[in-house]
Amino acid sequence: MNAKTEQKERTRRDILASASRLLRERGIGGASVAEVMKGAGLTVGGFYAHFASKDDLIDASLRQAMRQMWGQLLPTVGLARGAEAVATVVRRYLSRTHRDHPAEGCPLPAVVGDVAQGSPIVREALADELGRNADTLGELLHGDERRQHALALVALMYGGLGLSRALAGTPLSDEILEACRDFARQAFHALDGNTSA
Amino acid sequence: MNAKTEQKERTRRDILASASRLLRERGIGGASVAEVMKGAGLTVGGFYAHFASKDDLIDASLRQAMRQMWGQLLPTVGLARGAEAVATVVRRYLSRTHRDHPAEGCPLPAVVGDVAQGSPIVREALADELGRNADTLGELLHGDERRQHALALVALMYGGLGLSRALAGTPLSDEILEACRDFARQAFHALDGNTSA
DNA sequence: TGTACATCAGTGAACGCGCGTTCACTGATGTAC
DNA sequence: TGTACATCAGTGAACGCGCGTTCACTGATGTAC
Repeated sequence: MNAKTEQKERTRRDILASASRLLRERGIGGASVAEVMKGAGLTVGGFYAHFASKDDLIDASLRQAMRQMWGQLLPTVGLARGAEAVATVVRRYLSRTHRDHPAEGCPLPAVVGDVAQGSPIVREALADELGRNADTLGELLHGDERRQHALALVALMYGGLGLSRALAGTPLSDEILEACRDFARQAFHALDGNTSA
Repeated sequence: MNAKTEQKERTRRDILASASRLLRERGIGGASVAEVMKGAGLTVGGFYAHFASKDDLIDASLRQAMRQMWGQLLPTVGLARGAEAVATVVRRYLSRTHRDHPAEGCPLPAVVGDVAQGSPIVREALADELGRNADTLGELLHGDERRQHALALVALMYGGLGLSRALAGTPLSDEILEACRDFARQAFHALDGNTSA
């Protein structure tokens, strides 16, 4: 049973990787089961040997994409804390590169709108991952309200990236990215002065 | 031709009103032509006597919903400016009431994700309305960077409301609303001190 | 004012399409003796 | 080691469904004389 099981696990990983890309590129609706399987070099029918339903796939691939993204992003601040850490995070998250390459980036812009309508399973997946990331991000900040500030920063970054993607091709797209970056820097700079050493 | 034309205009308004509600409640994908017509007390087939395509309908109803929402919201600040104006706007936009009643609120959370994938016509409609609103909101702020700060504030508000809707039912939903409200107040309070009289 | 014809908003069935899911099948891998 | 059988990942066609759009139709309103 060994080679067979290993092969199956490898295939599951391929399907998840394909779903993770498509999910971020086209959202929950746009990542159809047939397209996801095609991206993994397989055909539709085999899907249900690996996942119970599309919801199950979205649950798993959203969790994976969130961990991948934030797990890569947050360590880039190094030893910096407070406004300095925010400046680093924001420079990467609210970049033209991130806007133009959704498939390797944050799943939030592609997914949040659909989740508001969608299944409780996916909603809970999002809540789990978002809560975890807010805590980790909060640890990089100063003051008593670190977690609240982290949540607001996530909202600002997600909002800015989402809008700049929706407006891609118009002058507003770049303008919003820059405005959000500057605002985050200025705000956290000012907040650092008030709340910590 | 008089009574006939008037009746047609009235019907068009009914369709737009129905679309405007459904668009904000369920997004572009969720506002199907059949459902929109049903909401106006009509049947599917009659739709194309009023609009050239679904894109045409979304274009018109998104513009209407944006103007309605922001045209109502911004005047509520009265004569207040700067941080005080921001506090008022934010109290209304990032409220539980607004989160729980999407049909009468801001179309951004329901629409932005779809627009990133969707047609250029709708993209341009969004850019137009968003640009206009950023200017109007900017007039309520202080300092040289009013327009940039207005854009960032829109991103923060849209992002916060969108996330809190996607997380509705979980504790994070209320937490995010409050965190974004407080952050906006604190940030603009600090910014006012730096940039204006 | 009355009658015959034209217009066109709105109906309801049908179209082709892509979706998530099901299912009979196949063939390579694993087990039993 | 060799042979017969069991398992099950993956195939590809089919399902029912909702979508945007089309179309033949109907009946009330508007125009011409």
